[in-house]
Amino acid sequence: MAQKQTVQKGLFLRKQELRKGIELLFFAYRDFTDEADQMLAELGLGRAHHRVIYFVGRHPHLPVSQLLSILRITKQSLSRVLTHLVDEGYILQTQGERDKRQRLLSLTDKGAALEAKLTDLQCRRFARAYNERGADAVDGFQQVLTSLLNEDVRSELERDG
Amino acid sequence: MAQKQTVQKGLFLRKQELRKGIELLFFAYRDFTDEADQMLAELGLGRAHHRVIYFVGRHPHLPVSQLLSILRITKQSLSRVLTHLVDEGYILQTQGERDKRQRLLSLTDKGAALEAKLTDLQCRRFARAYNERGADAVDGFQQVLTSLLNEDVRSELERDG
DNA sequence: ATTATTGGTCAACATAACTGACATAAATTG
DNA sequence: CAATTTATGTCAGTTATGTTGACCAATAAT
Repeated sequence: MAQKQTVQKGLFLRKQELRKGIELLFFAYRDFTDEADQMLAELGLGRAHHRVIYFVGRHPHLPVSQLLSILRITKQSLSRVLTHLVDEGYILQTQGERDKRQRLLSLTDKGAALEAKLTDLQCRRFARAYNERGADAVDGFQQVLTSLLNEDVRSELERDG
Repeated sequence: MAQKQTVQKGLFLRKQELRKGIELLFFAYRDFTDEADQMLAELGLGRAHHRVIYFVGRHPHLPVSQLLSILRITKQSLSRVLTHLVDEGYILQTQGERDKRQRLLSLTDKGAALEAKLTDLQCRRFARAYNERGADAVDGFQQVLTSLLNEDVRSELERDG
């Protein structure tokens, strides 16, 4: 009986601990995205545009199909955002050399400037957090986030670096 | 010159490290929310409903105003979701005792059952990650997420537990 | 030559957010 | 007590971002 109580209390505490993780992730993500969202809003852009700009900046000459699989949205949904970004001169499309069907995406200078501004903003928040907590905490942070990923995503990420 | 190169390389590596954090957070959040989203979709509910159910479950007798400040959305936006949840019997509204203007929110049995099902799903993902990486990593994970929060949110959270 | 892949387009729809204006009841304050 | 503030709700219209489904064109692969 005493044993059972201990176990139940243990389970209760564990549940609280897990809920704490859920909530921290929710609030951290909300605050993390908020600053950039405001900056984007001033330019008439949204978070969807940001994601495109970010990943194209990260992977120059990214084919559309790969961007779609990163973002996990439909091409119709990407289309609206991408067309707008091309029209506004943030993104450049070039024909693939090996495969001429591909449209490879890159940032223009204007796009790169915006990407840098947005990423710097978000990096500053991370830098502050990393500095506050130190290398071991950062390591744990990255490890746990990696373990939260779907298995297939994790192996992809580990493969690419 | 050699010194400057080292510094620049250091800054470059640091930037890569920070970008890694940004991306891990993005992918982890995406995968984390995905399972629950699918379960909700089968019931004709969305992520917005989930957030309401989660926080009402976490804080029984929560007044609408507090829920609004947690979710950071407008009352018009909450209204649609909340009305639906009340109509479908997931959430109960009772009049506040001290302040009769307040409508205090609680889960019905049906709501509590759904909340448990969804939270269990997400807790299992966290439990897997926590077990894989161990207590020190979990500690670092929580520390860094806490430091990613806006200052005011952080002090609020530390006050409430 | 046929089939598969890559990408795009048109149309309709759903969800979840937003703004602005206004209403009601209860609490608080001068 | 009168005036104001607070907590909540509602009506109406808009925007951002996703979805399905159908279809087309160019190119690559078998």
